[in-house]
Amino acid sequence: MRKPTLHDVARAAGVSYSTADRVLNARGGVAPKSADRVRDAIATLGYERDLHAANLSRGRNYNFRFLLPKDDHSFFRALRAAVDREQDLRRADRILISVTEIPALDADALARALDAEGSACDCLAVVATEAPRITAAITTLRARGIAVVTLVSDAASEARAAYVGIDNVMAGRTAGRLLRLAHATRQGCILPVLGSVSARDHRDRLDGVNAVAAGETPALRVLPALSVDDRPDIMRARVTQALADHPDITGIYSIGAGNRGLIEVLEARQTRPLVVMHELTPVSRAGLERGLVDAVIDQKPAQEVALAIDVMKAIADGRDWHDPARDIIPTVFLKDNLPAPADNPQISAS
Amino acid sequence: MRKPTLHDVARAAGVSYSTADRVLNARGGVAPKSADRVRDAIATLGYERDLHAANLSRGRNYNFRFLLPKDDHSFFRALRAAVDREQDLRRADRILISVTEIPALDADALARALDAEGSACDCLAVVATEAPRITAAITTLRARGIAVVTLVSDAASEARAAYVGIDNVMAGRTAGRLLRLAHATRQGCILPVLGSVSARDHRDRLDGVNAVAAGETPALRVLPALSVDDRPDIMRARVTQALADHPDITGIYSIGAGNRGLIEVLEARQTRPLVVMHELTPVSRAGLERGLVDAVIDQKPAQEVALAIDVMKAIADGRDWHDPARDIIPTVFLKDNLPAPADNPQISAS
DNA sequence: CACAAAATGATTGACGTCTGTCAGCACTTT
DNA sequence: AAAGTGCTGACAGACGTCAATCATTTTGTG
Repeated sequence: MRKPTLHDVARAAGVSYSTADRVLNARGGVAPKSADRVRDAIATLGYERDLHAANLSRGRNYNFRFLLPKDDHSFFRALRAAVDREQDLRRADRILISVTEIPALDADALARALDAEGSACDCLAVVATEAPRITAAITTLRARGIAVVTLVSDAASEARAAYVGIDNVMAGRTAGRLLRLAHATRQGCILPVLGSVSARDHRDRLDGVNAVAAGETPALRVLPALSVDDRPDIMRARVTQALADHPDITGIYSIGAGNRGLIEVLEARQTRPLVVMHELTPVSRAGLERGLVDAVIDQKPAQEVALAIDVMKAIADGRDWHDPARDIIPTVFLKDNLPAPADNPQISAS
Repeated sequence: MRKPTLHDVARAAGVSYSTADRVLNARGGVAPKSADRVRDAIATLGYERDLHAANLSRGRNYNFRFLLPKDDHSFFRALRAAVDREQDLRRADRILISVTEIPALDADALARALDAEGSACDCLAVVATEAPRITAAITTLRARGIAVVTLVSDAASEARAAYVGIDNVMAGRTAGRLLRLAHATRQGCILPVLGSVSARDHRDRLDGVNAVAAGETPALRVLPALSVDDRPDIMRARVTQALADHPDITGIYSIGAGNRGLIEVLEARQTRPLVVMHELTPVSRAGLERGLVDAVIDQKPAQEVALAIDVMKAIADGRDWHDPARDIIPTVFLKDNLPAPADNPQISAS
């Protein structure tokens, strides 16, 4: 009835505990036929090593490091907060999480940080980009036995062990679908607003919205994308200008940050186009609540961080893990399905 | 640097390990001033007992039981599958999960099952209803030291320890918001379809959709709800009839099950109203993919089960846990943000 | 058959905690 | 002074595994 122990395995295999241990931990010096008998016994008994006991014995800790962009955007603040929270929650599981901040949008700095990784950590989580330097640095780390998980933004997929983040084409398509839904019986004209032209994520989202909005019939007209550098002031100026130039705009898809500027434009108007933006932040949340924004597409950074840690632990334990992609889906927030505000504390046990 | 052990605490407090242990585990027989010194030492050192070592030593297992409705609906099958999956995943953490199937929609049977609970399990998860018998049974269990977590459907909130499930009014409001979004510039007429009139969940969803669709201006007209007993055949007949009676129907909100019948009606028509339904099942998924359904509101049963187990473990450990409500939000699935199909296997470690 | 090499068994002391027993001490109470 | 009470410390044996040592047996080779 009880879970079998390695002693049980040894007994079943007709060898000593030492031998079973040598096989289990691949210490070598075991005759092939003994090794087979041990492996058979493991299989027939359904033995699984007790990881907690093993870690206790080894005095093992899991050292995971997050390399996060040092940036003042709400999204990265939320990401950082999520990591900090997990830091506390996972300590009891011997998981020690450290955070290194990297200048945002600086592939060189990130590559340098990756190269500088000592052997102090078992697994890295990185907000990556597809720059070749970064791919190279990740490959080097893999060769040294340190797995790298990409978070939010992917690197070349050959190098990293897993990607925990949304599919940005999917996110863009979702925005397009919402805009299309809202144009059920009418023509429309969509203004996409990029944060930065160079970011892969933003281009993917733009491709996605184009595929759905313009690629299906009846077509919505999609204007050339504005680019606002993720800055509210530029957002305000450019969007104001665009709305003046194109009075027929019926929808705005804000792909990046700087939405505070967009909200300011919207609240100054009597009528407004449909508005879809990204990331549930205090600003976008208020926009939804006040009826200035129709939908927010969010990637649930807290859940991403939690899942990333789960994957990192599985990697460190040499276990299989299941593809994170299925659980990380662009989430649609409307005015009516907003989660409770984040500030509420713990509920104590009864 | 190392995490302090109880030995460290004892040394810091100037008492023996035994005394520190007596304080930590409240065994009594310790002078108040010694106890205080131990507690001080725990606080200043930031000692946290190593739960894994403790459980190893005690030979402790967590016995959790799920009381699930025995029903052939896709949703409950998905719920059951999620529990089965967690059963494997959590075994390594000494969490043993058992499932008892209860005849669906039978409050008496559920109450009897609750009353019959021995002391073999540490915590129960139940798909409950608000029937007084059930509340009473849960209260009795609580008195016996067995906490009950409600799943998917709540009981009276005084009795249970936590509820892991969506807010169904929120779900209905979300459906209403989607329908409203799709009626941006036009009048409309919404047909709500109930699974059963008596289910609290369904009434809540109806209230929600009414509040948003009819309660805001400009109003959508909401027809009296059909009721189809969660059965595809009845769904098909009643919806066909309703569409004939009301040619001006522009939206259908299917609140319960039986959506296979609805899909059949839809695919027989050239033009169709907007359609919002609940729960991502093979049927609703196919409906989205084929463009017959506009949106599916899902409660992510797998995530609910995982979260329920997390809460049960926290309860069993006497830890605090954070309110599950924030993480369990009605999720909007459109054609473009569907997760990968469920059948894919594990991805192996590299 | 001798002998080295290889394989195996036996044992030990961790890891951090739990649980139990036993003895000793300083006090009171008789 | 004897007996009792309350508190404390010391110790030991688990739990399942790791990691190391040392002794012993079994092999294979010439």
